[in-house]
Parts: sequence; C-alpha cells; structure tokens
Amino acid sequence: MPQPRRTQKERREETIGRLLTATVECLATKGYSGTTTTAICAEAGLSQGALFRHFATRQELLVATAEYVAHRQVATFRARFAGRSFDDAETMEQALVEMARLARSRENRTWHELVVASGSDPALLTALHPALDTFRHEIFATAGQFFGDRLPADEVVPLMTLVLNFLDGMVFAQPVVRTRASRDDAVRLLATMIADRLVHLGALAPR
Amino acid sequence: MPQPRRTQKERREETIGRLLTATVECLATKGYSGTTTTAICAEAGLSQGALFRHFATRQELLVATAEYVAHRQVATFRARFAGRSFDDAETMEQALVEMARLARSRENRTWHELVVASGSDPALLTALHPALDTFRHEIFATAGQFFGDRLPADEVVPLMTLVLNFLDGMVFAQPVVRTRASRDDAVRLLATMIADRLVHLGALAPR
DNA sequence: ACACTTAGGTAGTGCTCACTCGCTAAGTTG
DNA sequence: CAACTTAGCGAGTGAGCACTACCTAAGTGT
Repeated sequence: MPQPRRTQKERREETIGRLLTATVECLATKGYSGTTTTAICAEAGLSQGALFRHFATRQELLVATAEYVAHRQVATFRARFAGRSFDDAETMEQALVEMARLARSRENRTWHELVVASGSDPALLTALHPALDTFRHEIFATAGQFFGDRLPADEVVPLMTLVLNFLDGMVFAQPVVRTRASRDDAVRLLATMIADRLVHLGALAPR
Repeated sequence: MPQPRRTQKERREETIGRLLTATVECLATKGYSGTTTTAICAEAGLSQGALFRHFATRQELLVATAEYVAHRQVATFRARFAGRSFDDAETMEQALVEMARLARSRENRTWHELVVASGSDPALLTALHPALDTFRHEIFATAGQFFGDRLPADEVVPLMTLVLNFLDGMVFAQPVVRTRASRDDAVRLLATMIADRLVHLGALAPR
C-alpha cells in the first residue's frame, strides 16, 4: 500500500481529482440531468459530504469540471499536432480526421452536455462563460499558429467556425445517424472542399 | 364566445394540440429536464389529469411532440422552396440562409433537446427512432428533388450530411458564440465552397 | 330522458433530488 | 502531547418529480 501518511493538500487534491473525473464520466454516460450529486459520489467512491466540502453547489462542481476538461483538451490538441503545419492537402485531411476523433472523445461530451444545459439555464451559462471564452480563443489561436502566415487572420475565424460547427453537429447527430460511412464521407468531403478553397487562396500548394 | 357545444373529437383534439405546442414551448425555454409534466400543464392551461388521460407517460408525449414537429418542419421546408431548384450559386446561398433560419427556429430546438437527451436514455432513443428516420429520409429526398438529375444521388447524401451537421452545430454553439457576424461569415463561406464544388462537379453553371 | 362513455380536475403517493448538520478521523502547529 | 484545523462520512430535510385514484362535467346512443 502507498504511504499511509499524506499531507492535507495531497488528500484534498486527490479527492477533488476523483470528483472531476467522476463528473466527466457521469456526464458522458448519464447526461446532464442524470449527473446527480449522488451519481457523482457513487462513481468517485466518496460520500456526499466530501463533495459539498469542496464545492458549495452542484453547479460549482460542473463549472470546475468544464475548466478541467478545457485545459486537457487544448493540451491534447497542441501535443497531437506539435511540429506539424497545415501546408498540404494530405496533412489537412489527417488533421481534420484527428479533430473529428477528439470531438467524439468522452471528455468533449462534457462540453456538449454543459453547453446544451446552459441554453436553458442562464446562471450556468454565466458561470461557464470565462471557461468557454478561453477555450474558443485558444482553439482559434492554435489554428492560426498551424496555418502560419500563409492564411490571412480574417480567413482563419470563418474557416475554423465552419469546421468546429460541423464537428459539433456531427457529435450531436451521433445517436441518430447509425451508419459510420456517411459520417466519414462528410468529413472527407469537407477536407476536400477546404483544400480546394485553400489552394484557391494560395495558402496551399496544389496536389 | 365560441359555440358552447363541441363534439368529443373536437375537445380531444384541441387539448392534445395545446399539450403539443406547450411541450414545444417548454422544451425551447426550459430544456429537456425542465420540461416537467407540471410545467407543460401550466403552459397549456390544463391539469395533470388531462395530460395523463391522453398520454400514458411523459415520454409518450415527448415522442408525439417530436412527430408533430417533424411533420411541420418538412412541410415548411417544402413550402418555402416550392417551385425553385438549386441551379445557380445565388439560389444556393439563399437556400442555405433559409435553412439556417429554419434550423434556428423554436420548433427545431425540440429536436435538439430530445436528441441530446436520447444520447443518455436508450428507451427514449428507441421510441424516437421511427420519427427520426422519417425526418432524415424526407430531408434527403427533398434535397435530391431540388437538385434534380444535375447531381448524382451518391453526392447528395454526403453534401446534405455536411450541411445538416454544420447547421446543427451552429445552433448548438449559439448560446456560446455571441457575435452573429462570425456565424453569418461561416454560412457564407460554406455556401461559396459548396457552389465551387458543384461547379467542379458540373452540377452548377459558373457565375 | 336515461344509461353509458369520455374528458378534465384535484388531491394525493412514493421517490429522488440538492443540500445540511453534527459527528469522527486525519493532519498541522506550538 | 495537547489544542486546533481540515477532510470525509452518513443520516436527515424540504421541495419537486412522474404518476395514480377518484371525482364531477360534458357529450353520445337509444
């Protein structure tokens, strides 16, 4: 067994970490309204008392989970594409497929559940705002980086908005569309169209 | 006042209609978990007893509402584009803007709430399936019609999947993205890219 | 008109929710 | 070691949920 003596800080951080990952798990499998404090504690192997010692309300825990996931998603994104740049059609398609994979990830479902819920809960939306802004800003910045100076800044935002909206919609439609084929076809089609567009803008060499 | 004597059929159909529109309203403003039987009855100006006389469970009412909305959305879609066909770039962009408007409509939020909820409620998903299939099938069929024989059938599905996913994602991100400009930019960008693609496929005359 | 069926209202019922309270256990400080 | 602070537990608590039982009112067939 591990050393039986841990500092308060260690104890605290471990249980908070367990609550955060339990919340991610619950949101992914049970959805927003199924993510009750009872369910989270069961998943984390903790009591309700433990949860409410560290988070005053359920919403506070949900917001903390959103921030936790945002940090991890951006870090994963950066690590995954480190040292590459979007300068040929093949890389473009690979990048898009990778992004689609990330969008479908368990952690990204946290965002989907919370954003949908905040559509009818203004208090949650307000509490989520800082994390949401940081998240989007970092994604745009990272994309701009990978395009370098080959693509003017005012072309990056619409392009990334298009891609992000498409990916969000794809995840959203996942329970409905049972054939993976049409999903992958759509991803490839978008990759082709983007590549053509970038060639047309002179940001990409023709194949 | 209206005639004080109505047939049972009239009474029945009016209250069912009021329950359906009340459910649409509740889903749009309060979300899935806020759409309680209490809230629906308050919105409809009816008692809980009236609701449960016509629908055995809350889920049964939600599914009936989904079917009701599906019929109306398809009908509106058809009526809106009756007599037109997608054969020049300008019409394409207009059509896409109209579709974006429809996607943002109050009634379409019914679908979003229910589809997201069914992501973590297999019973709801099963109950929703017939309506979902009909809805998607009719949308693809209608799109195929407007393209006529200028676009091969196996190009219609990926293209429409791309468009539908993008629009769903746009609606999804609506609470988050506060600037309408970037949204509209993305719609126009997609329209341009689709037009270029269709010209390339010979389905559209160049401008 | 009279028996019968259907529509709609009212007052519960058991259950689960987010959250509280008072306790013990563990760690910290002098 | 003694006094104190922080972590974690678990039995409540009131509110709100889907749904039920039973009632009256309205409409229907003969």
